[in-house]
Parts: sequence; structure tokens; C-alpha cells
Amino acid sequence: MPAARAKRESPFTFHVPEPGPSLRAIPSGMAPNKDFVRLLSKPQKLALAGIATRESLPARAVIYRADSVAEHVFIIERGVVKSFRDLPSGKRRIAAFWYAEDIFGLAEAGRYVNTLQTITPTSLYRLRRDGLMEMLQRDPELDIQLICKMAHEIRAAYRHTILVARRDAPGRMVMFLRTLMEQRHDTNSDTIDIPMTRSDIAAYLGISLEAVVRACHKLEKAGVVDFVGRHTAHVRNHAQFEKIAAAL
Amino acid sequence: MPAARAKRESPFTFHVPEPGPSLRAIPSGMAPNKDFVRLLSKPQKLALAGIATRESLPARAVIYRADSVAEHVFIIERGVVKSFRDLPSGKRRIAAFWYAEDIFGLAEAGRYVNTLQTITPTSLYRLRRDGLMEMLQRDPELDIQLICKMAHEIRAAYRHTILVARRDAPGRMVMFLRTLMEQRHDTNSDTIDIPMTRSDIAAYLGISLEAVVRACHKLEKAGVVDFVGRHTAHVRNHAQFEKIAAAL
DNA sequence: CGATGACTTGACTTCGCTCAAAGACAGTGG
DNA sequence: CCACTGTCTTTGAGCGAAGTCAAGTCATCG
Repeated sequence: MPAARAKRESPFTFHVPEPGPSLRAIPSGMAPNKDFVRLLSKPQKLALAGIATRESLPARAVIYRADSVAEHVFIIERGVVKSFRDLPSGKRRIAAFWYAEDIFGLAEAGRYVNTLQTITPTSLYRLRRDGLMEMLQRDPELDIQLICKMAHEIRAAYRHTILVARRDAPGRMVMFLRTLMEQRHDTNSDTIDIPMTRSDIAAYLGISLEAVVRACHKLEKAGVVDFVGRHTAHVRNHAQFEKIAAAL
Repeated sequence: MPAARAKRESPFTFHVPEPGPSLRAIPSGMAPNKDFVRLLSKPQKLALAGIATRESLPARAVIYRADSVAEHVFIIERGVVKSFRDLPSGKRRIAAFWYAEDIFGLAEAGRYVNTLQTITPTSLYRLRRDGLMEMLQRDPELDIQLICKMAHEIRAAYRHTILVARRDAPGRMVMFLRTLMEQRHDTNSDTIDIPMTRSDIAAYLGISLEAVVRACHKLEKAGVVDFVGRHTAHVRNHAQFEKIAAAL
């Protein structure tokens, strides 16, 4: 009974050892490798915790809507959320999925750019914008961490654009699965947990729901990836997997 | 003789009244409208000018290559540059075009993410990373300006992803022309200056060169946009133009 | 256990891609 | 000043991949 997934609880559930919000990113500066780094110091976390309220949300909860007044910024402690916009045509485009230790709340002219909604049960820190700004005025070190995190997001956005520009659905799917793998703690596992629905994946990849299903099917027939149930995949042929990811 | 374009000199040539580098963005915070704002104060510009060297480059000059060691950050004073990556397939994907008062030099683990190349003759400020970091340590106000600029870039990247995810070439073209219009000083002009080649546009839109040409042709036949020469367009039917832009 | 939403599969259409070849432009040197 | 040359652009024909529509299955939650 391989489809038995206990309760749709995601494995993106890092136990945060220290109290207070946590942020991670791959630094821009010189580094031996491309590993994630914890950005915030213990006192910074505590200071942020001081101005934050913590809340827990069930799956499918809307955190805020696009174009509503942006008064908060959020940092995820546990869970997965999606950031999307519904287009005039009725189509939905998911700009990003956010996981533990990510920050979100992007605004333009005082209003949120995207709608944010939980995918799994989520707990997060809610920070008032003005409170955060005050801290940023005082602690330049904190600003630099935030700049690092934002640089990380810009790079992720570039990759997403490259992904979406691909023409072949299986290729997009493989690139997407790769980004999911990077979220894992134990990187050398073949198992990929897929917390979001096929429909969410379609909205993120910029293809139709059916094309996602067919791409999965194709990858399975080619012996590259096994999909077991709706929320788990296993990489069978790593060489082929990487080859497809790099193809276009 | 409408095709007579004097010397390929772009109109993205803002006269910078004050000395030193300049940055602009649409702020995240509350604002009456979505207008660009000059981010740097006069003393900040002077301080940045103090640690910068200024250089002028002809068109088609490579500023730096992807994966080379990232030692500088650049701010454009005048001109247009493209930021791109060549994919294993030989295809090229342009991540962004940068104009006057933009900053670039994104790195990951000490190496540049994209290759940067000038499109028009360009003059820019070159800042050493360590020098800039030092300034950021001292002046939290400067950090906040930079954060604002980066937030702007993230929003632009989201829009680009939405653009690239569209299926119809004319729609992508119109969205692209719209972003070009936003670069202009006098916003209520119908004339759009297109400094880059069709091939660059194709690499940015994620479609083939031929598809770009056909999209332009189609828009012209539909009476929405006139293309005069290779580097100028006129919006003929604004209503239709906006409708196509918002379609998907 | 039943209902709702998520997923899968098939048939047909559409649109952009590829390949190929011809036309227009801009910068060069005579 | 002009012809030249390489690059950039335009146009055409045929192919393939993803979109859409429609029908049916599965699973998850109350």
C-alpha cells in the first residue's frame, strides 16, 4: 500500500532549534560551495521574535490577497505556501512556493503583489512592516542578511523564468522536481515529496494540468522517475534526470 | 523618411543632473501611485562616487561573463545592457534588460549568475563589492534603498515569468513593449524606442526570432502597433493594446 | 459512506518551432 | 561618396507538442 501517506503532513517540517524566526539563503559572496546558510544570529532572531506574532494555519488558508493593503511581512517556521495571481483570463499563475525559513510579503505602492495561501498546515511569524523597518534602520547587519535573502529570491525567479520558457513539459517537470529536492534536508535521497497538487504544479510550470499528468507519465515510462501516489516521487535514473534538466 | 534613425543612439539617455551613481525604483511602501522614485540622497551619491570608477563602453561590449569571479557591482548612468545565460542547447535566455539608474552584478557563491553585455554605448559606475559592503555596514539608510531596488527587481522578474508563460507571441510582444514604455521619461507618448535587436527580444520572450517577427507583423495588420524601422514602434490603438496585454 | 474535488485518459485543434532561402540594413574601407 | 560584407531581418512550408474539450476514475474529508 504505497499510497498510504499519513495525513498529508509535509516533510518540509524542520525542527527549529532556537526560538524566533529563521532565514536561510545561498550567499552571494565567495563560498566553497552552494550550500544554504542560516542568516540570522541568535540575538537577531530574538529581536525579531519580539516584534512578531506567531500563528498557525490549516491547509488552504488565505494569508493575504493580492492588491490588499500590505501591513505585514511573514517568515515561515513550518509548512508550505503558494504565492500566485489570478489573471484576467481566469488562469492562475503561481510565482513561487515558499517553505520553512523563507520570507514573503512583497508589496508595490503599499499593496501586496500576489495572493498567499497555505498548502500544508503552516506556522509563521507575522511582522508589522513599520516595526521591521525600524529594526532595519538600527541594525545594518540585519539589512545585509535581508539583501542576501532577496538576492537568493532573484536568482530563484530567474531560474523559474528559464523553466517556464522551456517548451517541453517533461523538461519543466524535471526542473521543478529538482527545486523540490533542494528543499530537502537529506539531499542524497532519491525520494521527493510533492506537497502541492497537480493543478498547482501546472500553474507554476505555466502548462495545463493535463500536460503535467502526461509529463509525469512520460518520465515514468522512460524509467527516469517513479510517481507513487500523488505526493511522492522517486528518482530512478539520476544521469537521465540531470540530462533532461539541463537539456534546454 | 521615417526610418531615418540618427546613429542608433538610444533615448534611454537621461541627463543625470547630480554627480555620482543614481538608482530608481517603485517603492514597496504606501504611495499615491506607482511612480518611480530616486532612491539615493546627494551625499549617498557622492559617497558611492568616491568608491566607484566610471567607464564608457561601446555597444556589444561584454562587461562580465557568467561564472566568472564576482568582484564588482555596476550602476548604469546611460545606455542599455542585457543580462543573459547561454543554455547547454545553445539557446540564449535573456533574464533582463537594464537601463539608466539600474544596478546589476548578481552573484551566487562568489560568481556571476549571468553574462552582461552592452546593447547601446553605455557609461557606468563600477563598484568593488567589498567597498560597497563596507558602506552598507555603516549606512543602514543605503541598505534600505538597496532593498527597495531589489524588491523592484523581484516584481519585474515575476512579471517576466508571467510574460514568458504566455502562449501567444503577440501577447508577449505587447507585454514587452509595455515594459519598454515604462522606461521612457515622457510616458504619454505613443512612440516606443526599441534599442535591442529582434534576436534579443526573442531570447527575452522565450520564443524564436521568427515568432517575434510574425508577432510584430500581426500586431501591425491588426492596427494595434506600427513598426517603423527596426528600432521604433508607435501604439495606434491603445484600447486594443491594453486589452491584448491583459488578455492572458 | 457518500459527495466533492483531484486526477487521468483520449481525440482534435492550434500555434510556435525548425529548416531554408531571400531581402534590408549599418559600418567599413577604398 | 559608394560599393561591400556581414549581420540582422523577413517570409514560406511542414512538423510536433501542448492546449482544449469531454468523459470517466480515484481519494479524501466530513
